[in-house]
Amino acid sequence: MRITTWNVNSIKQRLPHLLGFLDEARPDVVCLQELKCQDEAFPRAEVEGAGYAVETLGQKAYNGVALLVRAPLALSEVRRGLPGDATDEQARYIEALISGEGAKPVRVASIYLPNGNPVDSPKYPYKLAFLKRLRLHARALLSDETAVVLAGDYNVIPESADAANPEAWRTDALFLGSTRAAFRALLAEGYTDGLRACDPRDGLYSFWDYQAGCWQRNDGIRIDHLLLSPQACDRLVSASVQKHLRGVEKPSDHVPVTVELAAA
DNA sequence: ATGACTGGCCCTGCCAGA
Repeated sequence: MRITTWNVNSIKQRLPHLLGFLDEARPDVVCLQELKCQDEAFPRAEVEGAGYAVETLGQKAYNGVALLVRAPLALSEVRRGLPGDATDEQARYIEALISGEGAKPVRVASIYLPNGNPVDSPKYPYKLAFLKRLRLHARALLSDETAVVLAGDYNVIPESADAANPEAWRTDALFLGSTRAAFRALLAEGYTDGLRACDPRDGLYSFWDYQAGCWQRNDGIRIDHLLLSPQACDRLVSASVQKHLRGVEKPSDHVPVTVELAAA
C-alpha cells in the first residue's frame, strides 16, 4: 500500500498535476493539504473519474485537507477536525480508516499544521497548541492494534540536515527550538519518521520557496512528513520524494512524499 | 545590500504562505 502526502497549494490550480500523478504513480492513498476551497468546490468528479474515493474538509480561501483512496480500497470512520479545541475552525485535519482487498487496515490522517509565523504573534502559540493536541490524539490512536500513518505538511524542519541553509531558519517558527521539541515529543509517543527511517542522506527536501530562485539553487527544506505507528513501521518497505514535480510548469511549492507499506 | 513568487479575494492592492 503506497501512501502519499502532498501540499498542492490550491487544488483548483493543481488539478492537472494531481491527475497526472494519480495516473503515473497509482498511489493507494493520497493526503492533500492547502486545498484553498470549500467542500462543494473540490473537483470531486474528476478525482472519482480517476478511480479514487474522496473525503474533504475544506474552507474558503485558506487551509483545507483531503483523503483520496484508490478502489477497491475504501474509507470508513472519517473524522473531521483535530480533537482538543472545539473553537478551532481552521480546516487542518481529516482522518479515516482505510481497508479492503486483503490489505490489513491502516488509519491515515491528512494534516496541515499551522505555519506559526510571525513568532511574536498569536499564530505561534496556536501552532504549539496544535502540536500538543496532535500529540495527545496520536497517543490515543495507539490504543488499538490498527496501524496509523499521520501524514501531512507539518511546517516543521526536524533537524539541521533537513534544510539546505539551516542558519536562515534559526529564528523561524518552522525551526525554532520549541517547535522541534514539540515535534520530537510527538515522535516520542511511539512514531517513526518514515522517510528518515529509509534514507539517512542529507539534502532530502519537500519544499522550495517560489521566490529568489530557491528551486534553481536547491535551497529547500523538508517539512512534509509521514509518521508511522509501530504497527505501520513494521510494514515499512520504502519511502521516496517525488522531486521531479517541482520542475514542471506551474508547480506547487511542495512535492509529494510517499511511503510503501507491506500489505500485511 | 536588496528583493525576489504564487494564490485567493470579489476587483484591487492586500493578506498569507514558509
